[in-house]
Amino acid sequence: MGRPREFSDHAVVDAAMEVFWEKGYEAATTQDLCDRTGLGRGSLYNAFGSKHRLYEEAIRRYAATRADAQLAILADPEAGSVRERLRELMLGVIEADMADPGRRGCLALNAATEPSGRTEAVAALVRRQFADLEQAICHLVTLGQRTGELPADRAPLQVARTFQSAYYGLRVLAKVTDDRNALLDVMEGALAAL
Amino acid sequence: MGRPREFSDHAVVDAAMEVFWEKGYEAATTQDLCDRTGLGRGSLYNAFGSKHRLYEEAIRRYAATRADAQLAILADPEAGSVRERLRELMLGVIEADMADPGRRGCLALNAATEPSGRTEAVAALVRRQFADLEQAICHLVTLGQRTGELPADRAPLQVARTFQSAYYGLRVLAKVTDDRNALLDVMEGALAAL
DNA sequence: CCTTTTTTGTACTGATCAGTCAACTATTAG
DNA sequence: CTAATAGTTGACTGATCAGTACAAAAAAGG
Repeated sequence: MGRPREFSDHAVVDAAMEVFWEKGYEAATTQDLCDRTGLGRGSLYNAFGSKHRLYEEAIRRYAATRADAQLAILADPEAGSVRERLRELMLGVIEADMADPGRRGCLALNAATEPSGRTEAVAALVRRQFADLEQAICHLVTLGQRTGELPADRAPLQVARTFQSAYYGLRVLAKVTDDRNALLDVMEGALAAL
Repeated sequence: MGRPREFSDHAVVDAAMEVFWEKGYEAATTQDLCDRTGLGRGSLYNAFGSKHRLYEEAIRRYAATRADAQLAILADPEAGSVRERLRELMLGVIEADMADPGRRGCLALNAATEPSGRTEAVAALVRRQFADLEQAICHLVTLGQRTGELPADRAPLQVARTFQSAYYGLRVLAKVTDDRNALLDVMEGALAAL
């Protein structure tokens, strides 16, 4: 009982996620968060406690929406062969990153990199996202090796981890370069290395 | 003429570099910079103009010291075969990153990622460092292919770019993980993919 | 209706921010 | 020596920071 909230938690966290995604943790001000969520300070703090707790929620929300959508493509047999799915993963981020003038990149990667907001809680959230992607790629590599689509001469986990690293490196490069060919080279090279 | 400076520019920029490296651009305060450099606010601003200009100098300094040292190893024939040198590159950062409790990682990568200080000037400095590393790796791959140490069935630039991406991905992963084996897997996989 | 509970909006807090400024100091030129 | 130039110092600026206090408002139970 009591007065009901006038907002949807999801919508507010989505809006906060956008702010942190654009500006990073430290540079995002509580005023920015109020403006974008449409909430007053009182409501924001009543609901989320602190800027950092809202940051954690934003990272969770990123995992539950953007990151999970990528995992779904990787896990979907209708998305094509193993190579096709991994190509789709990289091609998707190349196009998305290049199309974004703000060069926001990947929120989890940003959170991993920014020293300021990186508490153990945040690091754990990021670690989980990294582990989920590693697992999804590893599962795909294992599948590919079993069906004969990929050579089976190396440990799937090692192959997956290297591919994942190339993926994150790709997103780092996309932060500062406009050279699509360079990013496509990374993709082609990573696929050729499977 | 006039009163001489009481400090060495290199030493001051080195100290500032440490601050930005530890905290990132936004979270580093001018007070931090004064404390670590030993300079008063007036001297700092007289010599460097603004926090952001000092940031640019710090990134240049990083390139001239840390990054160049890595390039030197890659370019040094006495450092071993192509594979050995590339292994040394990755092994070195794995050990360095794991040994650093602050998980500072690579300053250029941090600067690429942090939205806050990423002006076009900073992006250009980072781009140059990325390009220098790409070139050094590409040169090595070309060499390896010529001597027969590496298979010559793929374009050296593509191979180099993919390796470079795995390298930066490695540094991202090292920000949040303590799993040395995961990082070593990335390295072994990247070397196996050459 | 009144009480209880929760949310909301806003004014406010002390701290801290990047940057400035003027007085002072050290140096060289003449 | 004096004048000119450049560096240093620390107090100061107005703005902005994350977070709080509190009263008004909106709901439910009685």
